[in-house]
Amino acid sequence: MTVTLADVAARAQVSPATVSRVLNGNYPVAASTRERVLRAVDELDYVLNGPASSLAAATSDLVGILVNDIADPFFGIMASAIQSEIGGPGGRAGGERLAVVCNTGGSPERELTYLTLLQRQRAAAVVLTGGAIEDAPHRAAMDAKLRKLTDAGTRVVLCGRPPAPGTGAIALTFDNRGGGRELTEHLIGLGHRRLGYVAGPQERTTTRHRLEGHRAALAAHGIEEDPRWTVHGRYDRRSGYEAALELLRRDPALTAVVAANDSVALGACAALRDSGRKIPDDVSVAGFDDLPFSIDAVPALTTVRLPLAEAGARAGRIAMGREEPPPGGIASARGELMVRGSSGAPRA
Amino acid sequence: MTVTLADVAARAQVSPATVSRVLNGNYPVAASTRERVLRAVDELDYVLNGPASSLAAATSDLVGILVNDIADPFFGIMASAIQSEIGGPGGRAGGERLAVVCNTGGSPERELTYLTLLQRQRAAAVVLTGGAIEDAPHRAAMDAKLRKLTDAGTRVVLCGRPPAPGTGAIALTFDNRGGGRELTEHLIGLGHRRLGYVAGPQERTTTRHRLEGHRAALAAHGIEEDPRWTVHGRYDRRSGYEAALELLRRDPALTAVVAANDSVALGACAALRDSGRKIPDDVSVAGFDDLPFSIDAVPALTTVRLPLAEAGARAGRIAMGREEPPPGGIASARGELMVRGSSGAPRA
DNA sequence: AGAGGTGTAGAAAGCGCTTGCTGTGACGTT
DNA sequence: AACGTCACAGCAAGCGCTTTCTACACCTCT
Repeated sequence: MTVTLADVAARAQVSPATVSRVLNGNYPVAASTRERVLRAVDELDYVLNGPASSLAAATSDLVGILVNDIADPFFGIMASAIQSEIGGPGGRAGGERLAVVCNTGGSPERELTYLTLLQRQRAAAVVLTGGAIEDAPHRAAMDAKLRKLTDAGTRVVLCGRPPAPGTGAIALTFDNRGGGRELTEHLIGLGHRRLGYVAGPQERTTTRHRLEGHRAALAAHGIEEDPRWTVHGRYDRRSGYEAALELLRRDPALTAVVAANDSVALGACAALRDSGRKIPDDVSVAGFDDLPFSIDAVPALTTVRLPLAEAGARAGRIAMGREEPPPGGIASARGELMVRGSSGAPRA
Repeated sequence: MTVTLADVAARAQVSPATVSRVLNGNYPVAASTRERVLRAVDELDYVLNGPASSLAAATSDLVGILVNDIADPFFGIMASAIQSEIGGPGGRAGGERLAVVCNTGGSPERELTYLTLLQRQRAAAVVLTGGAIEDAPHRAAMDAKLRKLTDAGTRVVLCGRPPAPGTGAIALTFDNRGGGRELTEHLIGLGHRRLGYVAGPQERTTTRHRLEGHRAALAAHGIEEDPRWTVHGRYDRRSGYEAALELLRRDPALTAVVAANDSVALGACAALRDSGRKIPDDVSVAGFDDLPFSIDAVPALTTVRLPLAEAGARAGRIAMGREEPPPGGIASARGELMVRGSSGAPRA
């Protein structure tokens, strides 16, 4: 039925061991023999049995990439960068590794289950991207799992995610707090004093950090925050639209709306426009991430650019052991404030 | 070192066979025994060895999803929909399958290599998304590979990709030609007679089909096409920007620009704005796909909506054998013209 | 010419799991 | 009382590969 190593060996008149060695190329094989084997492989159209190979060698070439939402370019960009460094077929890395991205959809259970599945497959490395979930039991479960993975020799890298001390995972985080603060300070600097904030889902680290930065900026400038000025929602456009409307309902005098990310900001812009406000004349808007489409909004979105691709690439290299992990296993990347047309001085 | 089935068996005072059966749950095991085994599994923190299991059972729970560009929401949305039906952990499907997305980056070699890798892993199913590459040798190689996969019992589904006759693959295609034609007819209906076209990469089926639709519309209305009106580029914003500029250079009198997809269209809009043209007063612009951000452009983009999520979900179900393939193994989904602010009558 | 390399190939022992087949008591049947 | 019948558990044979150890030429020195 299916062609096995033994078949190839028979055809090439050598032992299975030799065929295996030719295929793995880590043992001297005479050129003539190699050629004969290769020909047999070709003629029989042999395809290595992955599971058998992984079992015998006790290793696998799988590398897992966990993302919260694969339809969101935020993750897509990171995943793409990671994968290009992992090698994948044709990547710059030599060995052919199967880089696979797993979509958790932001669900804690799925996150855990995917990790188990990768553990089952004896994955060579795992990269977790984006914000973590703040629930304590879940976090403990995750940490335990990560610990087990690293103990088993799987390299674990957190990309754009806070460190997980004691798990052995390398963390490349983004300074969401700093970025959030800088962004809001920019708005305050323009003269805004009544700023609404459309936050992401409650239980995410990213959400919390960005919000903390925002509040730190307010506090630093002696602006007392009104609880009505914060609305939580999802990280999507729709949610931004609704939240902005809600914000306006609560306080029609807001002069600026800061959003949890760019998609949310665009939704907020739409809501503002639909309610007859001009951006930035009536209300300024700011996003976060600087995804490619943000510059095409009209006016273009003021936002914080995160080095998504750079961090992803680095995470990929570290996962492959081709780059030294940062000292202490933790590195933090700063965001860069991108001031564009969506923010301006409030109306006098 | 690592805990094996045998360890669990020893601890639970049963044979390895019994443990395996408890874990796979497809053979009668007394409740008391089962419980004992489960407890042992828990206590020892046992994790099944995936490769060993796949080898022995000669099956695997891997499902591959190939995408051209994971950073592009076009693929992200489809992948997300596919994956949610595949199950992945916690998905609606019962069995836990590892749905993995592989990013080919549009490279023919990578595409092939990923397929080989999936073949090695004895993947349960493979879903290929998006346009195919038109190069004849590559196509032959792909078809041969797909044939081998289906022969080996792997279910192969093409999602948003033209059929591959004789390979045994199920195809869920998009009517790019029809959509392209409808879009251009809309523009012609508004009175446009000089229409530029920013096409995608030459060798893609998607590119060709959309362009054919465009040309069919022109021909149907007796508009003779000027070769200067078509520029090829990549499927990204940047490319759209440059191409639009080039188009304008070649013929400053164009009154409409049709783009290969929404990202390209947004780039074109930016170019038009930067060159001092108003949309749609001076030039109308149209995109394709209706990705979420298209509605946020100002003016909102006229485009063709493709049922990305629906097709993905269906592809996922078919891949899992939970839905009957369409008759003949081929189904085509139509796009829906979305008329928005970016298209209007040309200036008198 | 014999000792010691060196380069290459094979034999065989697993890797950890699944599963067909074979017990083996407990129970129901005639 | 003797005999199927069940429900459940174990034995053991692989699944297809990797890798250690061994074997054998064939050289190269001395």
